[in-house]
Amino acid sequence: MDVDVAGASTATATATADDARPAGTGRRRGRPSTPVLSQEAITRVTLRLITRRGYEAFTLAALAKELHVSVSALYNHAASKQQVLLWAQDAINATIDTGPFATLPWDEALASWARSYRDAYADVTPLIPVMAVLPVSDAPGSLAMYETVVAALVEAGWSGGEAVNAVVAVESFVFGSALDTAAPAEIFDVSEDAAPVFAAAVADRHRRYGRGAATADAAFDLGLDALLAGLRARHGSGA
Amino acid sequence: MDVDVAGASTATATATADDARPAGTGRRRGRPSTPVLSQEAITRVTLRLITRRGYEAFTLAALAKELHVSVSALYNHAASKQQVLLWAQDAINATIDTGPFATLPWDEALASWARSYRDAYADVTPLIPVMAVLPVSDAPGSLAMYETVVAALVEAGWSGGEAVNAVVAVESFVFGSALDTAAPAEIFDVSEDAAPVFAAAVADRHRRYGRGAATADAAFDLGLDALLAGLRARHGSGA
DNA sequence: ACCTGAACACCGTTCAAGT
DNA sequence: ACCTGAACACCGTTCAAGT
Repeated sequence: MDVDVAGASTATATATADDARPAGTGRRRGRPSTPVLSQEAITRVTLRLITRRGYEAFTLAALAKELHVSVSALYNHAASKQQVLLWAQDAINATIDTGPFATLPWDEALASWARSYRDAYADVTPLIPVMAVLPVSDAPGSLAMYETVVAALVEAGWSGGEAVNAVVAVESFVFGSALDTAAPAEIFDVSEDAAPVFAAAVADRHRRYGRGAATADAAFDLGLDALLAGLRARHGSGA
Repeated sequence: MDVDVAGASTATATATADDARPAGTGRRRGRPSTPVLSQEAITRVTLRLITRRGYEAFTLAALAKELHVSVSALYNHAASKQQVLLWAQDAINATIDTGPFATLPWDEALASWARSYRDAYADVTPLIPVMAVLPVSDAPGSLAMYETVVAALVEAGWSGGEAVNAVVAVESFVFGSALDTAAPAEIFDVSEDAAPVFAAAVADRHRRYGRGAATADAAFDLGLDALLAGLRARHGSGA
């Protein structure tokens, strides 16, 4: 599936080009000759809305408006708002790159996968608690991803059980790090009086690593390197 | 502050013992001679409700009912539902144990802190996305925690900037792992046809580590050990 | 089968009125 | 100052009616 969250590759001059009902087509009563909605159209617009305006602003009313359709029309395709979010999850998971597992040593592939994973979720952080708890059997795209990743670890000599644990551990770090990218830049702006050592450390951090997204990246890099160094110490380098 | 999420230490025969308005006291009109509500009472009941019934069931109507008060009475104390949740966060953070930083080497203390942190949040996973993004300056309890942790790392020779990055990295892993504890036990129940290697690995995982919470613990242990091994490799053992 | 618009129960928030 | 109850705008979901 082509996810195209930002609509970049299909971007046109008019916003309505991506919408379900062609611009200028007035609403009619009764069943249309050709369906206006589809899972694909709903999912595409869902990702666009969440990415651009955030999760709080994502209501079925907003979704229906963007699709030029009534709210109740959505229920002919999706059973609930939750289902719409699950479709969004599967589409996002489909964008995570597992290609490196075919060519790189397991540790480098795992690091590459973790970065791709975090990037995919950083735009849709409010979905993380929904997705972290979702049974993967309901999400075909996710299932294929796990198969690829675990197979590479098992091939490299990991036991199945420990391979799954390693994947869960990396995933936990990825989810938490994606949440961190959503934190405001001033999250650690504290007065020197209240916490002098911490305030000085935060100032030093900004000197070394910059501000905003750059600091979140630095923490992610440090954590990922440490995590993989620890996993390598257990199972040897993948090279 | 005594948080007492489950109400265990003050548990009595009647549920109303913890509530704001004494049992049997009927509602009167106008201002009461002594205030019925307080930030403390609201926070205590909030934590109890979220822990017992989950975040979805936590509405101001449910909170007010448990406090034997009208919904609008809450607005004399809290500016919004969001503020009630922030109070809950600070109370939770106050239960995280930073004591080990005073006596143990930095790596062991960090591991102990991470475990305490994860346990504190595992019961209130739906708050994690709220809290991961919350400026710490608004939460005095959290601020004291960061001061203690960062001071211990700096004392051990870390630069301030890298100490903060390490804390953020561990925190990210903790948040993600706390989310994982909320996942249903069958989250990885997949058919052998769809993903044979993965299905076998999941079965092996259950043989080795058990089911449900035990598997989440095993993944957390593996990840935390690896993360700390990696951090130690950078900065030497704390012993 | 697939759309519309009205209806429903519920949500967070505001506010005048009471003491 | 701190409570109550009515009112408001909004939310997700259901359903009869239309083609």
